[in-house]
Amino acid sequence: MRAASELLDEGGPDAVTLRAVGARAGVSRGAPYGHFEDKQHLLTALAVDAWNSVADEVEQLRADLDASPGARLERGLLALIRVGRRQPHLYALMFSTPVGGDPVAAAAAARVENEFLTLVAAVVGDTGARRYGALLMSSAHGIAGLELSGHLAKEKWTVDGDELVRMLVAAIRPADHPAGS
Amino acid sequence: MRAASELLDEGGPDAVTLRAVGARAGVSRGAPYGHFEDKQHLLTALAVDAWNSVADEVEQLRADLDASPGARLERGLLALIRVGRRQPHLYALMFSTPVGGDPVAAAAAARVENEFLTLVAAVVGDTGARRYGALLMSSAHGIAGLELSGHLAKEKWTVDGDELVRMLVAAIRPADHPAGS
DNA sequence: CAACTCGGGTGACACTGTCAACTATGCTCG
DNA sequence: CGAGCATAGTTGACAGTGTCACCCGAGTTG
Repeated sequence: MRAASELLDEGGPDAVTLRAVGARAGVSRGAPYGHFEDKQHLLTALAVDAWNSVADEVEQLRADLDASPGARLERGLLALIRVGRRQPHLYALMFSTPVGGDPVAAAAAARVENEFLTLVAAVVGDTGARRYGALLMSSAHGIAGLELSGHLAKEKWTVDGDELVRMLVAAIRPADHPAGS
Repeated sequence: MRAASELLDEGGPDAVTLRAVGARAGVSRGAPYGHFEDKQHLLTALAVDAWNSVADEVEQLRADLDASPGARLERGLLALIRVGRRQPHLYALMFSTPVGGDPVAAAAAARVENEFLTLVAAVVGDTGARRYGALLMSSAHGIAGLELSGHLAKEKWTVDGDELVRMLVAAIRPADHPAGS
């Protein structure tokens, strides 16, 4: 399975063929069917690992009380975006797998969401945490997506992903936001 | 090519097989090679159409001076998101085609970006338009993406995509006259 | 009528995911 | 020790896939 993950990062989704996975693991192409019901299930397993990895990272970051809540939130969002930068195909896989399908995948994704929620709550308080959490996750996901599809050229927008994250966190910070709508 | 677009909406990306495209058009599966160099090029043509369609919509919307600048911006963002809702696979195609590859695809995408820029400039002024434009497009794209991957459940976040867009536009609006309508 | 173009059909090639049948390997228990 | 068994892996087949070289027939032009 790690074999598949490596292939994803190196050659793109098309490189994740059962023959290639098998070759990387030193077995034949039918071998994965002993461990995974389906190719889709194999890919889902990769996505679950990725979700859990992000959750671990954010969880660890949440415990670091040296940084301000705003800085922790900023770094948490960047942790997600960094997956998109370093392993674009794996990132695409995380969100291409429909979360309704596999409950274990849904649980892994929910871990990340909850971690983010506590990070956001530390900045805006409990009442608005969910609203702003949704906003921040959406925006971070959009930043990652636009970056990896090449639509976020700095020459065009005068900003890059990191600065957008800073703008977001600054806009959320409780100085000026009203108790809305 | 319209055949391929229909297939995309009906049966997902896996339904866009050259045989199915040919059958829908009344020809055999090799026929598209007379018109498209590649299957990828065929899909890119679909994406270009979609980009232009969104650009047309936003352009027309920009000319409607009955609505306030904020409302126009809101509707523009929703126009993009609506593609994700109504034709999820087509939407995925728009952003899966790397924009660097085909210059005509890049031009179509740039049309949308520029339309959005003028919409944003009407709200925040020319100086910050690019910064906030990037932020809004990223967020809208993220909202669409999270919606179509099922990660934006209202029970979880207490908000849906439409309300997130409202929050975004409200946050961007200049704070000079907060109660203004 | 001849030549030339050109969209489309045909058949082959290498490849894919999938699965049933079979084999080898090692573990456990009498 | 040997019999039984579970498990991982191989093999070969099947239906489809994108792709391409090759061929055909209808239209147009001279």
